[in-house]
Formats: sequence, C-alpha cells, structure tokens
Amino acid sequence: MMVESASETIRTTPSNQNGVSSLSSQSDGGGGREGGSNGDTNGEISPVDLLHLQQQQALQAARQFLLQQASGLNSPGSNEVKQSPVQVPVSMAMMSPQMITPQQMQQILSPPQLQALLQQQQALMLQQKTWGHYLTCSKQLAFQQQLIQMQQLQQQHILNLQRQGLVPLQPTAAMQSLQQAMCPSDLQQLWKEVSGVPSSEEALKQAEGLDLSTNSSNSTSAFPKAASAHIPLHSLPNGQSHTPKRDSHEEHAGSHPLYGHGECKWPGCEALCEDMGQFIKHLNNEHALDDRSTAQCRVQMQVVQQLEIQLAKESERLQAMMTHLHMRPSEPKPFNQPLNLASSGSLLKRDSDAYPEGLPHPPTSAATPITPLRQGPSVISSSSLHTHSHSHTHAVGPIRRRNSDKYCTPIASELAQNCEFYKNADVRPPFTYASLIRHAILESPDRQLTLNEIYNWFTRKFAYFRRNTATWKNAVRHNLSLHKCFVRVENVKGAVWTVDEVEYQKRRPPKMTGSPTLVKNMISGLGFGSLNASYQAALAESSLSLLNSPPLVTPPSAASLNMLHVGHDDVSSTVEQVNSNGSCSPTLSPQQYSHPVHVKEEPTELEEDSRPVSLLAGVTHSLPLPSDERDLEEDLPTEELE
DNA sequence: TTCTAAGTAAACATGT
DNA sequence: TACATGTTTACTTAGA
Repeated sequence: MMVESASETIRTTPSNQNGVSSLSSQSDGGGGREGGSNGDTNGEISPVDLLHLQQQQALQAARQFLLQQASGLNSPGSNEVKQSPVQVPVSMAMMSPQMITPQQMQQILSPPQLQALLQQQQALMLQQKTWGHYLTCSKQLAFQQQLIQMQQLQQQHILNLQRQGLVPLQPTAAMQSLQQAMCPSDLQQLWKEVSGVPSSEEALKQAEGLDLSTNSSNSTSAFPKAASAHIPLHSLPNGQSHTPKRDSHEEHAGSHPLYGHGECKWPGCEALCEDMGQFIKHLNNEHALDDRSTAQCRVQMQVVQQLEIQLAKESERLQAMMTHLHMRPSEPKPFNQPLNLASSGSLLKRDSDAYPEGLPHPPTSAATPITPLRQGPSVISSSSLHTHSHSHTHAVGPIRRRNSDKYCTPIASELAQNCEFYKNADVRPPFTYASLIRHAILESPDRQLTLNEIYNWFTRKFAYFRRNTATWKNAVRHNLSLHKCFVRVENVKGAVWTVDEVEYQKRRPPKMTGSPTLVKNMISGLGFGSLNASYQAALAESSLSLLNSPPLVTPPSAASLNMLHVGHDDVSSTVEQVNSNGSCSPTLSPQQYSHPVHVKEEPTELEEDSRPVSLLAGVTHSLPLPSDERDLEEDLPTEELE
C-alpha cells in the first residue's frame, strides 16, 4: 500500500529548488534564474554587455561633469560664483531620477557608496527574507513611503532655503515652472544640478567616493573622511533620522523634518538645538547652501535614488519569481507534480464555483502576486516539499504536520488567496488535518458540518484530496475523534461536527513573537491571573479571534488583546476576512443554532466556578459547555486551579 | 536522544 | 450485508 506512493512522493524537487533558491538569492544579478532571460550569452553581446557599455559611458559623462564642476569652482567664491556652473550639460541638469539609469547611478556613486548602499539593501532584503514574503510588500511600501518622505524632506529644505534667500532665485523660477510636472526627486535633482554644485576637489571626492580606500590618488586628503562622516548612509534605510511626512510649510508651525528630539537631523550633524528657532539658526548657519551641504544632499539623493532603483528591481524580481512559480506551463505533469506555490493576488477569488470534482484544471495565471511568503512559506512549504521527497511510505504524500503551526500560517487567508490553486493543483495543502477540518467547519455558514460535508469540502477545495480518499478520509475521521477541539453535535440533521475554539487554541500554545510574558501579564491585568501562562495565552488568542467578531467585541479588551495577537493557522483570526467575502458567518457558535448532544463524554470533576475561562468565554463567544468542562478539566493542572 | 504532535493504517463498534 | 460513521490503538515520522 505504501510502496505505490513512493513514485509520487518524489516530485517536488525541481520546483522546490527553483523556488527556494530564487527566494534566497539576493545577488542573483537580476534574477538570472527567472526564466533565464538574463543568463549568460556566450560569444555574443548580451543585454548585460550593453548595460556595461552604457555604464562606462555614464561613468565617463559623470566624471567629466564632476571634473568640469570642480575645475570651474576651484577658486573660492561666493554662492553667486558657484552658480556659474549652472551651465551643466542640460542632459545632466535636467536628468530626472527616472532618466538616470541604475547603471549611471551606480557610476555616479563611488564604490564605497555603492557598497554601503548594497549593505543597506542587503540588510533590507535580509529583513524582508527574515520577515518573510508576507511582509515584503508592506515593507516595500513602507520603505517607499520613507523614500518619498525623505524626498519631500529634502525638497522642503530646498524650498526653505530658497525662501530664506540661500538659494538663488534663478533656478527657482525654472524649478517652479517645473514643479507642477516633476516629482520632488526630479526637482531635487534639478536643483542640485543647478544650484548646489560642489565647487572643489572635496566635492568631487564626495560625489565620486566618500571612502578613500579605493581612491588612492586622493587618499591624502583629510576631507573625504570628514565628508563620509557627514554622510551617514545608515541613516536612510531605517528612517530613524527622518520624521514622518510633513507639509512643506510645516516647519513654520513648530516642527521641521530636519529637527527632532532636540537634534538637528541633518545627516551626520546631530547638533543639539533647544528650540526651533535655534535649530533654524543652526540650519542656516551650518547647513547653508555650501559645497558640503550640497554634496551631502547630492549623495543623499543618490542614496535614495539607488534604493528606489533597487527596490524596483527587487520588486520586479519578486514578481517574476512568483509569476514563474505560479505558471509552469512546461511542466510535464502539472497536476501530478505537487507545486507548492506562492500566493497570488489573482487567486483571491472566492471559490463558490468549484470545478467538478475530480477534474483538475490548469492553474490560474498569476499576474499580480501580492501575497508574500512568510519566513516559513505557508504555501511554498519547504516542509511539504521536503516530505514529498522523503516520505516514501505514505500513499498520500504526507504533509507532515505542524506546517501551519510552525510557520504560523493563517490558513484562512492562505486558502482564500490560493483557493483556486489548491483547487486545481495536486498540491497537498501545508496544513494539518485538524486545521483544515477546523477551517472547513468555521467556514461553513453554521459553523458545523457533517462528516460528509467535511469530505466534500476537502475534495472541493483541494485537488489533492480527490484521490486516496480512503486514506485521508480515515485521517479526517481520526482527527475528528482524536482532537477534543472537534465536538460532535447531534441536531435535527443528524450528527454534525463543530469546533471548540478554546480547545483548539489550547492544544497548541500560541507562538508569541514577542515576550511570552507579555501575554501573561496583560491577561493578568485583565483579570485572568489565576490561569496558567499557556492557558492564558491560549485564551487570549481564542478571545482575540472571537473578539474580532464585531458583535462580541468589547473594545478595550479587544484592543488590548489585539496587541498580543500573533498569527498562526487559526481560522478564527482570519476567518473574518473570509467572511468578508460572504462565505461564512463569524459569530454564531454551534450551540446557538443547534442543540448539542455531545457524544464525546469525558469525566468532569471540577467545579465550574474554578474555571476563569468562563469569564472570557462568556464574553467572547458561547462555548460548548459540556466540552468546555471536559477541556478545562483535562488541560488545567489541578494544582494551578487550587 | 527523548518527547510530542501529526499522519497513516487498521481493527472494531454502531447505525442505516 | 454493505456502507458510513465514529472510536481507538499502533506505528512511523518530523520537529523541538
């Protein structure tokens, strides 16, 4: 019986390798693995070569430009004199960030700068990888916002300087005329080219390279070190030195983007300023339109642009990766090869229109993948893939449990986003049977299903469960009977299965990404101090999930508890979002619409008043009382109840 | 290495 | 009797 599955279980290696390696590769040179379009082209001029050529040309242009500036401004002079190099090449002066190619930017920035940028980006990507795919998009969005804020900040300062007369009006007119059509970064680029031109060798060094380690010819100058000290690239990505977005006139109302916590937030300054007036004075004195400030601004802008470019590239790579993983038209066995794929925004459609069972359909295309992967990919389940390739003894290709637990997968959202995929692809869902059963039950309108309905749900939702029915059905029954969280209820329709939320939460202590004691303390603060920590945490989650149901929410408790919430595979935390699609009702407890006759009888010896859970349960949702008693009796150590 | 949870298989009981 | 449903046990496996 087991032997026949051996051939099926070793099927995921190609996709696995592809997916995992792609996800983990940050120095892939633009995703050469993604479709191989950027691969090596031996013997002929590839796009990469052309890009290199363009980079060289851009480098030459940039160096000439900078040398031109340096030579034209070598003599000390006033700002007016410094404006003379306004006659920069129009192509450079008018070059918006969008017009500067990444390669040109890379050439404009010195190797140390690029290195610093790369480190930042790698750190960012590491963060993204660490937090997983799920956070990537939000992080990118946040980062993009940060970039925009910084651009606005810089522009604001520029405008401020203009208002204060520190910036000549000559370019301002042009800027104003362009202001309507150009983004802040465009304006800044224009401004920096027009007005803030480095006038000396140090400016050149600043622009070409802040670190002398690679610039031996200038290594004797002491300035670059100072300049590099004034350009703390690290201040950008974390955004610590930038305040939230402000209106361009807001600095007059008591705040300034470059001023915060009594410090000047100019890169590398950190001068203490007691009040805004002092800060303004400091800003005008120390960060006036001079070579240093201009160079700093220039470098900062380039940092921003570089990061933007990198962000765009990484986003594009991500898109390509996810698209690639979703669409494998050349797969010889598209449905017999379990593809554990990333989520796709295109798969968000609710599947009330299930395909005929047993008829696999081609996976839907993934045009706009938006669901990021988690640290432990919930869909690209390494565990799933792993077990598929290692489990030779199970006919169904066991997913090997705990995926959802381990990766804290919100099964509801996962299924909601990938329902089409799972429906069509012969992929074992990376969830435990218990999670799936629970999801099926909670997804139902009445939050109760007969065994046969559970079967149907499995086969309807997952192509994987359209075969080996005996195996997984047995597993379903086994889980239903085994886990106390599943409560058999007899109503007029016969026996149905419901979910005991508390019990379900209890069977797995929730994973707290933060301090586990936080939950305990907070719950203790809520008056549940008599419970043990794990049970408190479980209750917290259970309550959280149910507190999400509007009719049952007590705002303060919900708010405070929501702070504790960490996602796992619980449907309760995400079922509401499924409910938003109208597929199930979130609030009713089984006992609210059925008259339970609990078959699973277990000894109950505890007094009801010794169970603080009833407090919470009573507030949040109606619990199955008999099972509740049973559960509490079983899981709460008696010594802790005494 | 040990423990635990999950998955699988199977035996058995019960009801239709 | 066959089948569905439900329970229980045993075993294997993976992960902590």
